[in-house]
Amino acid sequence: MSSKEKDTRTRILQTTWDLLESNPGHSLKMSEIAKASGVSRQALYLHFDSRTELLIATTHYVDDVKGLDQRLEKLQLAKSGEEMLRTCVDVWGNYIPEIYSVSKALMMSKDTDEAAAAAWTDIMGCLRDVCGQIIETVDKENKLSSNWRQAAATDFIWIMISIQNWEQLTTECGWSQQQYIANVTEVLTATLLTR
Amino acid sequence: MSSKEKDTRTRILQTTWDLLESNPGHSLKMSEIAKASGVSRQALYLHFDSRTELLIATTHYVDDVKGLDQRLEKLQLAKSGEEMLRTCVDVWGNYIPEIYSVSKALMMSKDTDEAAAAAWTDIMGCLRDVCGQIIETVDKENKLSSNWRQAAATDFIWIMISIQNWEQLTTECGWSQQQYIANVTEVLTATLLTR
DNA sequence: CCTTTTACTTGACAGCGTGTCAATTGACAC
DNA sequence: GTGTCAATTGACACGCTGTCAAGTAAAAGG
Repeated sequence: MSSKEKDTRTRILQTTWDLLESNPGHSLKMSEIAKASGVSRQALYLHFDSRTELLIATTHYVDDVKGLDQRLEKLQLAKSGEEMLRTCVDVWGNYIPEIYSVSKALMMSKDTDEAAAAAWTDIMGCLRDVCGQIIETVDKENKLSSNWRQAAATDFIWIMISIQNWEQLTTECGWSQQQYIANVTEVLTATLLTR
Repeated sequence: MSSKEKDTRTRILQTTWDLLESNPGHSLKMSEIAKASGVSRQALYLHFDSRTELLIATTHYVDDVKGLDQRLEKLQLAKSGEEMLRTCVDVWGNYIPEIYSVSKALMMSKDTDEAAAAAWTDIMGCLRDVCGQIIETVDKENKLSSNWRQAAATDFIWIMISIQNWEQLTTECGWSQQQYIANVTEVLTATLLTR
């Protein structure tokens, strides 16, 4: 069976995750991952084509374990566009710190690695779709501020809840998680919704 | 005299700038800069300690040539906090595309290079001071929305006009420069100012 | 005019990280 | 017992940064 193979692969993914978590923003080397996984450096290439592939796989592994899709289902229960928006900021905004270290690794690679860039665009595209859905709902209720078109409003939410902005606001500006959620929610509702 | 020295140094800076401009986001190698400058790769190290130092020097060179300080003086002429805010978005927002390629190079280095990170923090710190000054003026006029404290409002302007957000909005969301300026101004005034 | 200094060149090399290759081992399956 | 498969070991190429030593050519200065 390939259960042994699966085991090793999963162990590598989990180890990679652990290492990223324990040292976020550090550019993790293949040799470190190998050592911590109890496997030779070369063996990593038996499971993953490249460092980038491993990072992408780790990202998906984390999303799987954390159950992002499941969390986002909450949005469908919302009874209004505004509630959807608030829920989105809450769910996603509180999800970010849980995945930050792994996402950061991918972010750091995307500037120099095309595959990483593609994966990143793909993941962020999903989030953008969620934003679009919210704005559509808001617009259907005629609650979208007259200053905004759907597309631009979607972009604006997307930007506001981007991981980069979360990073800057929490680490460089020192915002607490509560402040972050509260302020971002405030900005988005005050700007996009009619009152 | 060291006029020859200055010449070469400046030529390298100008060449680096040109190369970054002609291929933004590309991780420029020392060998490419040397070749384009008509100088040996090793000679670069006679003028700059490291690749990062060269990038930092190029950034300052560009700021000097473009005269950012001069442009920001316009803010002092503003007759109200709101006007200051609008002028700031206009001046800085239209400055970004002119320096983007060089800034991008530094941004790309700051994740792995401590010196680059420090330089970046320093530069962005100056911008943050400008934001703080604006908010202070707004607050003095009692025009700061009751939802916001000075510090958080400063952070919010700072984030909104960050180069990363400009990059994402214009390249990934396809906003034109006009749209960018208009929307960012709208967001900031609608959110932070009392009406 | 000769000497010294200065800017720069050439070529070689170390270090580090990624990715590749060939030969080998050890276990489990049939 | 033979074949298959995961993994190991050791070696190596490549690309990029940064360093070192020796040499050159031209300007500066007595």
